[in-house]
Amino acid sequence: MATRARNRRGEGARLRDEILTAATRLLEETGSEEAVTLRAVARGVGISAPSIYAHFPDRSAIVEAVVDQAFTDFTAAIAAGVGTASDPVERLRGGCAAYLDFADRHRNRYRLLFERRDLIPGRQMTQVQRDSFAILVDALQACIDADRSTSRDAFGDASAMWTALHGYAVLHVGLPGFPWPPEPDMLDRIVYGLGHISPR
Amino acid sequence: MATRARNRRGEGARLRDEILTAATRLLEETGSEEAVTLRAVARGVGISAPSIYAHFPDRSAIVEAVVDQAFTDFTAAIAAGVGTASDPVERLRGGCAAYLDFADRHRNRYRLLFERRDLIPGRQMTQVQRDSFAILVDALQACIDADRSTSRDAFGDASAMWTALHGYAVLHVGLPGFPWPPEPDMLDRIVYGLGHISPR
DNA sequence: TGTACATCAGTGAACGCGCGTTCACTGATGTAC
DNA sequence: TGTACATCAGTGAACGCGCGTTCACTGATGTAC
Repeated sequence: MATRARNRRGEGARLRDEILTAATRLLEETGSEEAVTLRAVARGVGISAPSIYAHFPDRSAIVEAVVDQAFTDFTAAIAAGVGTASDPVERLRGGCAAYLDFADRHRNRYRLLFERRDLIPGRQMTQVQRDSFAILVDALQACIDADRSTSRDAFGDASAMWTALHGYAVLHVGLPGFPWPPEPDMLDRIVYGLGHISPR
Repeated sequence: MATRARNRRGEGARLRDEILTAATRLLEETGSEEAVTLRAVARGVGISAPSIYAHFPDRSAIVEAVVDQAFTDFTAAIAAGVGTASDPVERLRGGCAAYLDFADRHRNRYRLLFERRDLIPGRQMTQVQRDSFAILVDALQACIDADRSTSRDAFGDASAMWTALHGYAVLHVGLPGFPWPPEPDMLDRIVYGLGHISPR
């Protein structure tokens, strides 16, 4: 293998980023956590496999780091979607739209967040999962406070919205052949219907 | 390896069933399609790995057969849940309850149905996916016909119900640590809310 | 009823592969004197 | 300024493993005569 230009002294950490980038791309392209092998990542970066051990203790640590990054990105995207509009309904809808948009544009990274098998055996939500959900609850609560929602249970209704968003995100991406209604339709059903938004 | 009692002449097909059973159990227990290796299946049955080739052309054919069986079971469960009650709302609710129940009791088989990676690249719904969805649409249409639902779009609203059911099923199973509302609550939100069921 | 033989359900050894991880190493970069 | 040396980013060969698949085979079961 042609030796790549080596990082200079003190810049070894740069390789860490390159490894993470390659791992993320691998995951985004294959959609398979299993595809993120040490050797595949190393090939992606253009280094030899053992070089990775200077930056990650083992294979699973790479995947873990990718997941962490994905969650940070996801939460940031939703927060950005909520935005700063004065209309609380607009903020709620913006957050939900951003949710669906992230899932659509980073489909495999999104699936990684909520469909990891490791999550299955009774694990608690991660902090960042809680964070992104809290944004949704707060946005709905703001609607209630502004008399724009008749919901009497912000947490419960936000849970319903969340599960609907998740289901739609996953199925919409996974089954493009299904005759889905045109785009904002499902979003509106979820936001207005499950959020109990009252007409102006 | 101790040789197992061999099937008699003409009963070779029995081994096919044993292979499928072992593969299904493997999948249900690990939740990972990748865990269904030829050799693991063979170990599960108690035969040597090459014996499988008499019944399946290759590894992927085993997984394919498991998926087919899972879909048949799933559709049958929903049909049974819809039942034969005279009240159309009861039938709709029964179908949705059966959906969630199947996902809960056969969590990994359920995930296999809708989360297979192979499904992702633009694939159409399978016939059996269509079948199970049609049951839901019909049940909602029956509610509309009986003036029990104000829905003006059985297909669209059934789609919304379906995505919500899926989202809840997956997240409920995957995140048992989340403070989900007590049991029939979410089901009712989905059925009555998204199905636009009118109070009696 | 006895016996030679075809059938067929299954075996065991072997192959090449990609994997995670270990090990001893190399050679450019920077530093102390 | 020159030179010896420490540091450290990264390499290449090797390990043992489980995998899918192939191959030539075995030996009990059933059948033809």
